[in-house]
Amino acid sequence: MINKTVTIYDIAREARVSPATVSRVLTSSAAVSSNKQKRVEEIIRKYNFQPSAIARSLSDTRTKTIGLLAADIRNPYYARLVVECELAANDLGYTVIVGNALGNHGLEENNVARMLTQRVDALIQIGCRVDERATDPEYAAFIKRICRVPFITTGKLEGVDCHRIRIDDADATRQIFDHLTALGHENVAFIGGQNSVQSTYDKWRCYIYQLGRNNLTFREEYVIEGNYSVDGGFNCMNRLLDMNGRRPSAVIAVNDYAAVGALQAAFERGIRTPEDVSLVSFDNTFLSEIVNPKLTSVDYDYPAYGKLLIDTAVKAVQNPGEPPEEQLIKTRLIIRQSTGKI
Amino acid sequence: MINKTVTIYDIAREARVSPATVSRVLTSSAAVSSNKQKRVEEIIRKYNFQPSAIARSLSDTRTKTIGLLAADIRNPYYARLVVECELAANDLGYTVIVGNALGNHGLEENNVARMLTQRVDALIQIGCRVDERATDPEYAAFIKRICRVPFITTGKLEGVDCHRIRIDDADATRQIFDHLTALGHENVAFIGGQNSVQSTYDKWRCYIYQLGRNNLTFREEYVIEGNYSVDGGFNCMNRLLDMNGRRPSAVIAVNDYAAVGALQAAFERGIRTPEDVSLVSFDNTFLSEIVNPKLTSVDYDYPAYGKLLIDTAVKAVQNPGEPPEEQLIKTRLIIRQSTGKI
DNA sequence: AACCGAATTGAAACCGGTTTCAATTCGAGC
DNA sequence: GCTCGAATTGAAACCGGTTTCAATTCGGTT
Repeated sequence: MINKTVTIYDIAREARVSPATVSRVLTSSAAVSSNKQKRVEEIIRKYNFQPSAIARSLSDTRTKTIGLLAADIRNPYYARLVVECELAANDLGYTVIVGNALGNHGLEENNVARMLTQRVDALIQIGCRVDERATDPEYAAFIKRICRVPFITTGKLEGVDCHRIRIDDADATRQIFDHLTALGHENVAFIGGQNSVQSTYDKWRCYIYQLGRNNLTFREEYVIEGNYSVDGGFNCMNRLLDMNGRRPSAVIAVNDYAAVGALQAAFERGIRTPEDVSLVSFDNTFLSEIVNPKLTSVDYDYPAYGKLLIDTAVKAVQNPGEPPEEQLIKTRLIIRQSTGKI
Repeated sequence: MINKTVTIYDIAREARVSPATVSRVLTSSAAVSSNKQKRVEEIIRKYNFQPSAIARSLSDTRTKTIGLLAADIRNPYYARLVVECELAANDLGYTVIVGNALGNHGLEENNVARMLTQRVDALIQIGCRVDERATDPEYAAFIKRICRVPFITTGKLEGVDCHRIRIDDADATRQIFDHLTALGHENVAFIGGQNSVQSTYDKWRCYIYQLGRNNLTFREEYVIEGNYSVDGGFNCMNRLLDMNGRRPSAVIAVNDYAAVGALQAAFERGIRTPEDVSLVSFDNTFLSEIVNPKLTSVDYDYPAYGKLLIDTAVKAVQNPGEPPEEQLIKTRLIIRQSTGKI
């Protein structure tokens, strides 16, 4: 704990070889005669020598490190995705450095700057400001100015040269409506969020499209703007349930958080789910399974999602020439207890 | 995105000063004449120059980085604690590198080795194998052998020279029993986990102690070994509810996950909470508030908890001589709907 | 104008690896 | 035993910062 760290030079001296040879043993980058190889390996074991990734990165200019900036890992959606990214990265010999934006613009920019300072090979941003639709030109300029590494995002981030990975909201919404109409629902409401958020906007747009495709009436008052939180969902649902005559028979919530709040609101008013009102959500986090009734929710195949994010980042690092792509994540509606016949 | 990264030498050349002077401007480590200062700052801004933390760390041998290995951030308890640690570290100018052990010994050891390779200044481990009571001597030896930086843990980790930060389970359990006995409960069960886990063992021990202190009978069959998961809590609760004649009137669950499962089990059998059985849990994650009924749960003041972990790590880095301490986290029982009069 | 101590400044060494390149050693073939 | 190409090896440069130390410049005194 207090002893000086062992370096490649210490190993070299004791093994009576040059530092270069020790390096070759460490990286298997070139052949070394078997007796020297053995001698070096033995000394390495003897001292539990761990080569400094710092020194290594300095000469490589590759750090084998990927920055991953999430909105907030306390949200199970991000927690799950982050873990999948970590596993996918480890498989490829990469390390992820995680940061949280926490809805704080200053913190978010600091995190980006910090990761670039740490010389990450690529930067992935999920949620956060990149997901804002009418991209703040200042932010886009900031990213463009500061970010000299491949940039992968789940958002749109107009005006920046980046790889985009998005969820197939159109198909998800189609599945939701197929399910709801099969159950006889005609009055479907939508608890959204700010339409400035790309994924929310997409869901909202698809919601309207599906209303049309199914010949259902679009009602302005059925679209409620929430804020992705449990409380937000609670308040939105209350507003929907206040419409005594014209109450929706089914509600789509933008994420599990909002759905959980909606569920509470219905329960507190003595309105049963799904008998009186059906509820569908996005994200399919474990929250869907712990509330009562369990939520029908859109699942994303998180392992594939995480892997795609990391694979895209690593590929971009390895082939710097390639133009950025946009890719879609498949979705699947998991039907549970919160949806039923009208 | 493709251009060569700007270095301190580029700045120096263009500002017609030496690299040393640029460094002094960057670190404010020494006075620089105001005209050169201005010139350098201007060039830095012009190129959005971001000094390499890698190069800096190499000469400092301080990385201003703390490794934080958690059991699994998908568990809201860890997610919340990790975020608090991140905030506390940022306040002190430190960065945390997060890793998940995921109950996988190999992954856990790799993470430790990786963090040391990255030359973290200190290593914090929450959950994971350090929390095992009968410390695996092999693991203790591994840590001792490999870890040359201050080590902070929430566990016991016998035989290793480390800082220990633990939750005041004794006081938490006292609060629980004060609450339950005031409500008239005499038959209190405990859904635990493996007693090889230190915190679980502590809770179990305190549970028995409090039974004695309150003159309640200890019943072997009231102590059920779970596995900290929702399913585990579900199964344990079912076993408790199978005891028709001697059913407990109150159940203490080792964490929110288990409590959520227990709640489901009771619900599915038509047993009401809290009218038929009261339920208390540990951790007070947001899960406590989204289930129905809302859970009475032990809260930990997470910001203080995270801050203490980080402060201890930073202090240990700055004063390497000091002997490791053991510190306690205060607890507070948050009373909600899941507990009631018998 | 000369002098002195203090404030600035830059050259060079260092942190701990990797990699290039030239020198050395090796082994096969004659 | 000698020659030649291939395989090993080590010296030295490099990655991009910080820091030490000696040299230079500066401002105030006499």
